[in-house]
Amino acid sequence: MEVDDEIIKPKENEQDNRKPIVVILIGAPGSGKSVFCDNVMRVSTRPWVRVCQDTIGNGKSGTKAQCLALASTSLKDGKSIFIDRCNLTIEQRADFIKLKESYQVDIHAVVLDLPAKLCISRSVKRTGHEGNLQGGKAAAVVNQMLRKKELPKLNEGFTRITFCQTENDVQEAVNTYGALSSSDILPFGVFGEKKTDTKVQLGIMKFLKRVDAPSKVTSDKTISEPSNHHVDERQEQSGTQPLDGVPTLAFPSISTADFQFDTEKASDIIVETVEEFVHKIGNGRLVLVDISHGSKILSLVKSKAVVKNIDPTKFFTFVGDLTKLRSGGGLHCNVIANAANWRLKPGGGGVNAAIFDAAGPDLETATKKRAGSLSPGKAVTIPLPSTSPLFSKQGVTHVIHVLGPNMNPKRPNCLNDDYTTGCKILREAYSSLFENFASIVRTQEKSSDCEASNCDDEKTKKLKGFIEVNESNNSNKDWGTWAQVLYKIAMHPEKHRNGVVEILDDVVVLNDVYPKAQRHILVIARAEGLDRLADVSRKHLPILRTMHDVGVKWARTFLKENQSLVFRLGYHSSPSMRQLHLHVISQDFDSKHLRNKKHWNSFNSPFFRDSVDVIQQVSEEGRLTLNDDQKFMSMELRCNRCRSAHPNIPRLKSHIAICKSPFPAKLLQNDRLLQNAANKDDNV
DNA sequence: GTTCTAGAAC
DNA sequence: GTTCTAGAAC
Repeated sequence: MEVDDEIIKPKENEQDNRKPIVVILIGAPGSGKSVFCDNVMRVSTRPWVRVCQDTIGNGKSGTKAQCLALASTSLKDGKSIFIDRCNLTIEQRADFIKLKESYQVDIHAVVLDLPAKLCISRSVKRTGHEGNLQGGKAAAVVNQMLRKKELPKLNEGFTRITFCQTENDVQEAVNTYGALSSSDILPFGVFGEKKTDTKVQLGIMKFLKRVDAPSKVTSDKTISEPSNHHVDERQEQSGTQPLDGVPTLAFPSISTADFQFDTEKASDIIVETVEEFVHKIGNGRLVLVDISHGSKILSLVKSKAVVKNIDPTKFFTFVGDLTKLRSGGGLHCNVIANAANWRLKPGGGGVNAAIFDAAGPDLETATKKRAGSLSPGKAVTIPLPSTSPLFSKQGVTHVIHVLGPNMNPKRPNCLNDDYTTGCKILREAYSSLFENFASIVRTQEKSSDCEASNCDDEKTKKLKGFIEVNESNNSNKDWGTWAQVLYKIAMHPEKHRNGVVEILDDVVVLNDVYPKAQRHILVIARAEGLDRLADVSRKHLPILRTMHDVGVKWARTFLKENQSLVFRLGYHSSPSMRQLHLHVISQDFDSKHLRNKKHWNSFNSPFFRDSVDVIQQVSEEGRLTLNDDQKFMSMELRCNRCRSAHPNIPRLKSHIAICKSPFPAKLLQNDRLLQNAANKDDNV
């Protein structure tokens, strides 16, 4: 990490532009966070403020809220800040990352991921530490904290992440930040050991399960070299499922080769369309593939994806041959896209020729059966017969032909530089491609749900999931009968009087059959096709507001009956029951029906989306970000008031029955909680 | 021995 | 979503 190469110096006329940054330090006690800050601040010409939770209360330890307040005032003054607290979990970091929106600043992470032993020995030896973590107890605390460690990812909102595993790494990071003047900025991305260009590769490495920690990322080459084939061996043994069982679409850049589409414009369209679809492909992933190392389109897309914070495990770029991804690159993609010609015929060179070649006559026959031609902007899915070498050797089960716009005057239907039409068609092409892929993913999910009961043979099971494509994506088939109850009530509330407390034109209000708290009702939308948050777009704002208002009205009614209740309104990010429903739930969680971790975490983790935040995000961004929600279900059990952790549900329940701590600051903001005024004072 | 979780079945 | 239950954790 050569410092001089790294820093981006501003242009002459920007010299005065101060660009404050927020650097969130991440590390256990004893990892050297405070020393890091001191060392940077000692040499830096940039104004820094160290926000240290251990000392913020007049030299004594303080609260996260105090840290946030100091962070805000410092940023307002144009000062850069270090957030000097452990910040080991996503949740602990989240509020500081939000400073990004409020102050338009870059958020960096510096991870002091030093050996636990070292942290412990430093903590144990420490006598005058500001956090007062001394003696033998330190070992237990450090171990406990490290167990909960969640390494940061760009999609949390970081613009730059630096991992340090050794003291040398730490010194390099000190040098980098120490040399940063007020107006310098550092490149975005993830920076691991020695090399700087690991941001996308990290995604790949994780995908391939090659690394747990970034320490092993030492090459800045994309994984296509023969030296990186370890994964393949494991793959060969495990049959035709993609690694992790994760459906993956590999696709070439459409129209930028033979059709001569402008790469700059094309890269924008790719990244924008990916951004839109990455939430609609379930657990699937998208990989842009190009055969050449110096590919311009790949590097453009790579950097734009980083800027847009697209989850690098859901989308990344890959250098390799589309027809040899598994055998030649160790990357198993069960679906590949073909940049087809309008006749859907082999030949013509490029990707099209290569794919038809590699797939053998089976693909041509299967294609013919399905379609005779293709219009620009359209895509068609061809299930690949298992006799095709692409299937047997590469594990490809579907080829999606897609046709993009043509800007090459020597090819049919040239658009003569009409980029208005061209961009529109290219966008359609990618949308159609990703939609086809999403449909395959849905089908696979469905068949893996139902296959177990009627099929014993392991291999046949796997093939079944991949081969049988059901083009229809009728959503109600995705839900079991038990999951349709709310939908039925919403459509015919008069037939289900049990539990229904109010029927309006747009919503039905229902007492939850298995309430998880003293008061727990559901406000169900009556709109058809609005199954869950994933279906919500800007056009649903009126119904979201109606649901919220009705929820608030009921909460107020309950508050009149019982002054001590506190209500929270929100949605489950991926609910078990069909039909969008708003939970209005009192925060006592005093209920015999609250029995397991999932119950608790579905109301007390980021899985629970506050109604106010849902409305805000949809009105600002037109849709919601929903990814990787299930991980919250297995989170440790923490008190919703004091955030203390508990080993199991019974212990948690006995704690929450007596905990009188105020609610966390975040919940007290923005009307996320509804309570009587008298209560409010106690809870602040 | 009892308590608790987690996965399958519905 | 719940119920049931094997077996892990205590």
